[in-house]
Amino acid sequence: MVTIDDVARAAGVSTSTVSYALSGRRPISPATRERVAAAIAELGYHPHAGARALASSRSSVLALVAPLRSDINVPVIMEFVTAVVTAAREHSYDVLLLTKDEGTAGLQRVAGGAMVDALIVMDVESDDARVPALLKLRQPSVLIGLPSEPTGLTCVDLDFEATARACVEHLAGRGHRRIALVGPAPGVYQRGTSYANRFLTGFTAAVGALGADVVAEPCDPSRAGVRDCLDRIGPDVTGLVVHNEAALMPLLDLLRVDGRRVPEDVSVVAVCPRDAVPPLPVRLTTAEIPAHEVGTLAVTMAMRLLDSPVATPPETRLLPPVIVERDSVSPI
Amino acid sequence: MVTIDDVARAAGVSTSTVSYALSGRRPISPATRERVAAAIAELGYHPHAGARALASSRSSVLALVAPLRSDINVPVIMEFVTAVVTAAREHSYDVLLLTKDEGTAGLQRVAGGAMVDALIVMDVESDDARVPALLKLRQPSVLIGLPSEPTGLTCVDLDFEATARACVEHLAGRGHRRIALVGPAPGVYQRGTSYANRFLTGFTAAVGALGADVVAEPCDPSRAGVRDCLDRIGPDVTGLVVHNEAALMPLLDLLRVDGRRVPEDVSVVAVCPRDAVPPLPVRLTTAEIPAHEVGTLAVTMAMRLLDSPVATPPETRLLPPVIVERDSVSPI
DNA sequence: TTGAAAGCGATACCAC
DNA sequence: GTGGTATCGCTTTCAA
Repeated sequence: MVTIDDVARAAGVSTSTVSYALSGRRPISPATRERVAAAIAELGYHPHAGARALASSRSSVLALVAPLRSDINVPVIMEFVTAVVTAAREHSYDVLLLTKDEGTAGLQRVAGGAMVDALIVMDVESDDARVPALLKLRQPSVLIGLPSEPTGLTCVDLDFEATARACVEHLAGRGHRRIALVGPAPGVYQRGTSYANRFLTGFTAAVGALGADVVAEPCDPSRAGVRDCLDRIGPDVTGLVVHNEAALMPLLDLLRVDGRRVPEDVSVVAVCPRDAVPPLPVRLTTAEIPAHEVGTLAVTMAMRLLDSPVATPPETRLLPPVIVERDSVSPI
Repeated sequence: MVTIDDVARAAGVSTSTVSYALSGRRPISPATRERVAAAIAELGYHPHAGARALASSRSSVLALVAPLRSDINVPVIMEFVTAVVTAAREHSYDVLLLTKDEGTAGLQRVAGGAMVDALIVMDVESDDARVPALLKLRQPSVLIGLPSEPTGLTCVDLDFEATARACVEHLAGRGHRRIALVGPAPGVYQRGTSYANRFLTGFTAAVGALGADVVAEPCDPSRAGVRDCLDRIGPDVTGLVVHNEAALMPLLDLLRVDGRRVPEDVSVVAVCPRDAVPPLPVRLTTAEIPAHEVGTLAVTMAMRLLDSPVATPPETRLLPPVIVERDSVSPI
């Protein structure tokens, strides 16, 4: 292996000079800088990450905890992951991928072993066992999601409550009064998944403000599950808010089978990321899930926590909803 | 930070004893082992990963290079990633996630810096620029896919050529003679993506063996793209092999619109992983993409390369096709 | 079965 | 603007 000493020798300088030439943490004369750069290129030198981490107590690695096997939206997860990895690389960080399955132990392992400088945690539940564990770590963390007790933690997410409200108001503004929510799979609620509950809260409040009955049903995304969900909702709604991407396809198909046209008989607003709108016959009006923005922002916030010489005050950022009007909503 | 010396002191033994108690690389008396374990638990000791990597020249990290933004099947990628991360953890390895975008430079960075002990590379192209780079690394690598020149590299994948043959034979065995391939998006072929070409090769050979005309069209998975693809294929095929999961939904819908029933008028075999079969009205007969097995196997092979004291001969494993019969194929 | 001590390859402090 | 070197926390050889 080529070491920093090899480079120093080849360039005719000391190891510290090579180190400083690399980090830029002290001035180096152009001539020296150039000789060092040449030696590095010639020898194909790559600093040893472990040695660097040991000496500097910084690993330049971010942990990303993702729900890798679950009933929640796969494309959305991929978009988060992509955004985080890409943004991290722009800050010269690498990403260590952990599964949610590892739970608290995984966080402690990678943080305790100083493998990572900061953690980004997706799919946070309202009352998440990992939250107290994160607060005890030496490394800062950023949550994608919003636990019920976020004190002391930095969080970022779409404002799902406002998003639900925006969906309802979009329909209400076009005359709809009988509006139902087709929610995520039952398991998502049972786990206390933060975003599902926040969406439901916003939906309930918005429909209540309209003085209408609140109809909200979880929905298993199988064809049978969607059939069942539609039956529970009943035949007389005119507006459907669908917070379940996987259910969209069977849902639209079953509406067709039932002879209910979209948007003539039923208007539909779907919650899903721009890039994952299913290629259905009707172009869906959606509330966007800005997964890319959220992921990028999570990295930015993590970098701020790492940069700040003193403790940065924890902050929660909820992105405002964006409704993209397409063809699945019509006035009543 | 709690160090190994703290643990040694607390347990009243030497640091080397703690190290060996941890690694099990030399016999330790039960009494000592216990005192060490107690001290570790009490102090909450986690070995410093960087220090360990520096001293042992092993990082216990695997690099996984995934195509994070692409036109290829997102659920399949997720299934690979999940399988790799899960299998890696079972061998006490962590996973560093790289994007394909980083190309050769990314490989050299993480390998040169000794961040990882081995690399697993997904989405290999037939003539992949990364292949020569991988051969030059000190760390072993496993490809998921099959480059045209795999000499010296360990590869694992579904046998796409045999899979295409199996699809065609499945249809031919039920009397179909006019069989067409709905392939991946044009870009996938243009990139020279290995699996797409191998599938096409197998398809062409199998249809040729039947003495029938070979009809194979790439397919953009938008609704318009699928429409276009169907038009190019023409109206008189009775069997469709669909190697494009995203296109399935619009495809089935357009067939319905055209009044062509599945499977009465057209039989369909789809290539897709078991867990990602779309919830369509017709339960699709599929050729499985065993993403989980392939991912797990990739890790196993990487471990074998790491374990073997001498160079293990490179090996290519192609998993045999499995057709799962459901309701989208009927005899003619 | 255990201990002492020499590295591993960087960083960053202290000098000049 | 540059050099020397103690130090980071662990593994592993050598010795007992």
